[in-house]
Amino acid sequence: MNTKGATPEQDGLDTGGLSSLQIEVARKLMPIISTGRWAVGEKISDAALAREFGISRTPVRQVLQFLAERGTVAQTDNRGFTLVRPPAAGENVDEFVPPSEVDTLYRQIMHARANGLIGSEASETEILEHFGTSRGIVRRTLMRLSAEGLAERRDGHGWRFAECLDNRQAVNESYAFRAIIECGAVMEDTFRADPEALEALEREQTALLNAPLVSIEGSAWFEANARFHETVVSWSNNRFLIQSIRRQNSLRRMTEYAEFAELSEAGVRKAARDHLAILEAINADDRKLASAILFRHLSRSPAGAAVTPSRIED
Amino acid sequence: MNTKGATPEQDGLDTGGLSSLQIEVARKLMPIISTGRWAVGEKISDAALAREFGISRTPVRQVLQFLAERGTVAQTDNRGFTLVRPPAAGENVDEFVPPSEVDTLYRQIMHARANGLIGSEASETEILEHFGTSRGIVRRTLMRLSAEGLAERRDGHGWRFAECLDNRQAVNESYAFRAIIECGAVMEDTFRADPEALEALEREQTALLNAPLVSIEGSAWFEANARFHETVVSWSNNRFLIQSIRRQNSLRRMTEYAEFAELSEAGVRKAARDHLAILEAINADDRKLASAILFRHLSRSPAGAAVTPSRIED
DNA sequence: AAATGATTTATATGTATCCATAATACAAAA
DNA sequence: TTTTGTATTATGGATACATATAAATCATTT
Repeated sequence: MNTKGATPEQDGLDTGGLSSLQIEVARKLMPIISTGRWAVGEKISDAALAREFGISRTPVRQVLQFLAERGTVAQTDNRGFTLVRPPAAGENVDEFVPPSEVDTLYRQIMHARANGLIGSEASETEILEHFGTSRGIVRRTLMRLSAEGLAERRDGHGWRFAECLDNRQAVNESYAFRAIIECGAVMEDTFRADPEALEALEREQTALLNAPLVSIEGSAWFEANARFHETVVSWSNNRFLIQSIRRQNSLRRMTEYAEFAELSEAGVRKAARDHLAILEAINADDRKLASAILFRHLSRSPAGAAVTPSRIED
Repeated sequence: MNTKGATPEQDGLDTGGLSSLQIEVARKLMPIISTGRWAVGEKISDAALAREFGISRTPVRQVLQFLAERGTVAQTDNRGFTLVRPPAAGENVDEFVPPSEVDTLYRQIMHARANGLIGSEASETEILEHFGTSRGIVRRTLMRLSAEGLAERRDGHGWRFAECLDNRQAVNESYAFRAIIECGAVMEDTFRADPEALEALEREQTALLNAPLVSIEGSAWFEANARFHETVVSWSNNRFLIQSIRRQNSLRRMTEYAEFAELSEAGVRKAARDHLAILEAINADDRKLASAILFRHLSRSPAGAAVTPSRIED
């Protein structure tokens, strides 16, 4: 029934009979519905979605049929799908459409790595036994990690995981690298800021600046941060710069899985202010200033999502 | 007989019964022998080599036994291996130890891509049939390409290949990226040139400057070029900068497989002169100058291995 | 004691088959 | 003509077993 995942019964997760691609589609689609792209009663075109996701209509239609069963959309004969009831704002996506087994193992491995529960090298069987999953899942998860540069096959047997950003040296190098990439990106001749995206970033950072600290979730903060840097670099229109920043973000996301990333009031506010100043400079097309602020922003110790000094001093 | 490769008979290549790891070891070991690490008659420790390569003694011993059959080394009872006859300088490694099937397919795919024989998207089966190889080989080759960022799985079915550096846009971005990375590397606080490596580079580049053009093989030129840039960046002591340049080099190696990379007399000489000037500046610790020359070196159109204009104008 | 050689263990690949499902083509309706 | 629904094709994931071989262990020699 399931091509890519094991059968739902194996681990107790009810995937609702959705394949992993379908799960992916569902989890991409739900937020789009929540955002209100379609009014209630409006038609949802499967073909358009398929085109948007770069896949065929088949999996899209299957997901829409799944949502039809749950009452979110309705399918009328020869008239396609229409929106019935957008998901409630607080509705938990994970419960509605559980993450795929690969997703789950991916998070588990990152978490274990970041907390030193598994070493820098491991065999497939080791992982398989440690997390109690199937060989195929392990294989595909490792392939994904490897595609993101977080793991690589060793000669002979086993896998080697990327170093975590878990020591001062690596963190310093990461910041130095990002400073070079991002300042370089801003100063590129081909740099063109997208006004809409810029405004969206400004809104997001302003919100972070003003929101009470307790209401800011660590992961939301991290993602906003990552989005800021990735978006700014994306304006350079240089695929290699963008790729580099993505890679850095995924490395940093791994560190994020370690519980010790604590938000500090001062750090968060300072970072948000920096970000807004950078955006302002970009908006005024003062790229030298933008680059200078960026450089200072990245030259100092991890802003906001600071790594606990005790863990980093080694 | 062969774990990782298909049987030798399938493609006519005589792998001599070596597994792919063994092939890899053999191809790494031969140059070391040629370099003269061991004198004739000297003992070659399998354990030491295994440690050096990060694998177990088993595959190393198998390669040494293979070399014993060919008369390069000798195995004496309870006394291990000794060097008998270093391979002749002109001896072709590819003939002695043929590249693994993954290597071969890797090159074939790159070549086909660079020449537009296969499109930017392809299914495994398509590749499998096109090159007449087995599914496993295709799989592992694609995984390798994907680890290097040259291909990625599409959602649904099939693979998407990274754009080759076969259009003006991508080439420009690559050069801009390298300029940022390399200039940034040279200006880093942690930059420390290794005198020995510097001298080796100087020797190599001087040789390229003076050798008659006809005697310079394209791939040798490319590798020397790649080595120069990678070594200089490695002095930054920043793992991420180094990783980026490695990635660029492997991407550029792909373009290299296109037949249209022609050496031009002026280009080769100019590049070698630039390289020497950069090394000189680094040696004098004038990093600003080094960075400036590097920037100019990378700002111009592809030096040396120039892409034919007719192919790039699109 | 250290290195070598042989043996055992365990890891992961090769191969083949099966089949879910993604892609595609086609028919029907709007 | 475009969109929707259905049928067909075929890709590639899952699985299992056999096997090669890398790693680990142990015995032997120097």
